[in-house]
Amino acid sequence: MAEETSIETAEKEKEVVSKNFIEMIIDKDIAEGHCKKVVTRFPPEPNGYLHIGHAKSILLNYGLAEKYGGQFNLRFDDTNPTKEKMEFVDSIKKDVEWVGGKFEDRLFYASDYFEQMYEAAVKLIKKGRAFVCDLSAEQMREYRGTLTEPGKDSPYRNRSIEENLALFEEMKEGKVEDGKRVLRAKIDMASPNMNMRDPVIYRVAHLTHHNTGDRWCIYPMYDFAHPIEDAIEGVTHSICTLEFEDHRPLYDWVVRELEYEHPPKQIEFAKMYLTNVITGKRYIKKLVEDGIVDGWDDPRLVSIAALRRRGFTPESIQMFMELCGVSKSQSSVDYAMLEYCIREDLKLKKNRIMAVLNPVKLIITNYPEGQTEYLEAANNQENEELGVRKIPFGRELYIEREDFMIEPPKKYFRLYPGNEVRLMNAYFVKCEDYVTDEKGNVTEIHCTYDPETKSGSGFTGRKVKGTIHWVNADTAVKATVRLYENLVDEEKGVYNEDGSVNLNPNSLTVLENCYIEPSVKDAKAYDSFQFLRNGYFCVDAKDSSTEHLVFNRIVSLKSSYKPT
RNA sequence: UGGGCUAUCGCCAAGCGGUAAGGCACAGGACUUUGACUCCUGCACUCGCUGGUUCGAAUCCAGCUAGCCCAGCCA
Repeated sequence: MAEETSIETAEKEKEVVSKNFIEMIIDKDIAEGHCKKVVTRFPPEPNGYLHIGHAKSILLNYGLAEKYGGQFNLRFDDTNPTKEKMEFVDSIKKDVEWVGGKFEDRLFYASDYFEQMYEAAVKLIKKGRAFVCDLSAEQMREYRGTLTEPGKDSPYRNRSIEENLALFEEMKEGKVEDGKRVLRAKIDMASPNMNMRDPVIYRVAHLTHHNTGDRWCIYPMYDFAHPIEDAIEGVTHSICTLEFEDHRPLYDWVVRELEYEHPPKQIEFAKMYLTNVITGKRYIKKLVEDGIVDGWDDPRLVSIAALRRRGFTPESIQMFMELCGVSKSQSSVDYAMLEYCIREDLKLKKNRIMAVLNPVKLIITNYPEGQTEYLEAANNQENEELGVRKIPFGRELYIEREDFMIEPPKKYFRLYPGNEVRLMNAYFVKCEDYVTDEKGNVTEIHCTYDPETKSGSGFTGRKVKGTIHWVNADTAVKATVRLYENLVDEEKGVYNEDGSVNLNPNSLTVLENCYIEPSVKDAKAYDSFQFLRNGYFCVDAKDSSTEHLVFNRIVSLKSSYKPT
């Protein structure tokens, strides 16, 4: 007894999930007294739809706040009105919430801090750490130098503080044309880090902002704005992706020069890539425009809206991110791992119902004509809590075409002439005959059933090797089912040499003639089921109606049966 | 060839000087009212390479190699 307990304890200890590198940093910061309460944030620019890569950032930031009893903010990084739209603000809010980033009432806009950013800029000018520069964009590029050669100082670098203040004021007052002048931080034109070569921190843009309207005509640049946003919100750990590593010295510079009492800290992690999927905005835009996909939420895409429409659950995405882990090495996760997560999540949660996707008629010749009986079926054999339902059974049924063969290969144990199988939740049925059309296609299968073999009756007289699903012909619900394959041709890789996408011509198969058991009649958008051997399916939120259901296949089941 | 970062199984990923966790994928087998699920079993004498330090190195040091990022008034 005591031994068992110690073994169990040992196993439990072994199962403790190790901390990722960000948690190690946070632990250290807490231990050293640098932070009392962990505050994180997800800071999207409202310039497009969120995809699964963003989900990682959302769940990472949210998870950290959750784990440390801190707080998680959603903040729109809307400092560039040329690219941003209100439409995206709404979709992003919805997606962040759906995927599990609980920001509650902490929804912020960087644009709400414009006044403070302006004051911060004035402070830098007063400290002699920023100057107004009249160089054109092209000139500035020349002065910046290259990756291997240092840049040279702008001729405007040594303007007096008074002149800079006056000039910056003119920019703010709208007296400066777009592109004519900018405010720059005075750092080091010879720095090997390009970001430190007197970066632009404010530019002029006479544009209407979706949040601040026409109140401002100067807008802060990301590198200047972001640390301020973080500091204002009390963000302790500002988590971003690897490409911002070179920006960290500038982030720290801003925070230091502005003398914040509790400086936020930037930490970078590797973006998540999935194998064989398209995430590039311009590629997706083209696919939408060309009508190859039916919008940004086409179920074959990996935008959050698409995953939702396909039938993925927030829980499955959370599990996926948990499984992927967090690191600094650039990686591309196998799509099979995402599929595993959704199967795993749906397995015990969803009803297993009978649906015939590619029907062929089966007639039970010794079953009374016109009779219908109701058989009991478990909704999910592995989860009793899901209860039972009644399924109508009759003389004429539909079964899956692939579940019958005239000449079966070896090890095929479904239906063929002379063979007996179990109809799931019903009776044993033996194939006596079949009818074909002039082309040799099977049109009808004739069977006899054995009343003694009724499901649940405890019959043990003989066994059958195969069990197949079926749907009663009279009461079946007709539906359309969409089967998805990868949008891109995996063999050839995602992109062609000319930059176009390598599409898989078979990425979508539409089956118009499917028969599904009547228990789906009340199904609503996003309801999902397991169609037994066929996989998991979700009621499409766009194309389904009360008259006609359309199902999207979320994921298929793995099969160890390989026909030879 | 300036700077920054990364390198552990087909794919993720632990490991932080004491003799290579785990998951996905894959392959066998058992079980089965669906060939699913579940359950077993197998799957890195080796950690990008080469040297060095050490009783002992994936872990420390040096050199090399490969990949990613940076020259927007984008984020």
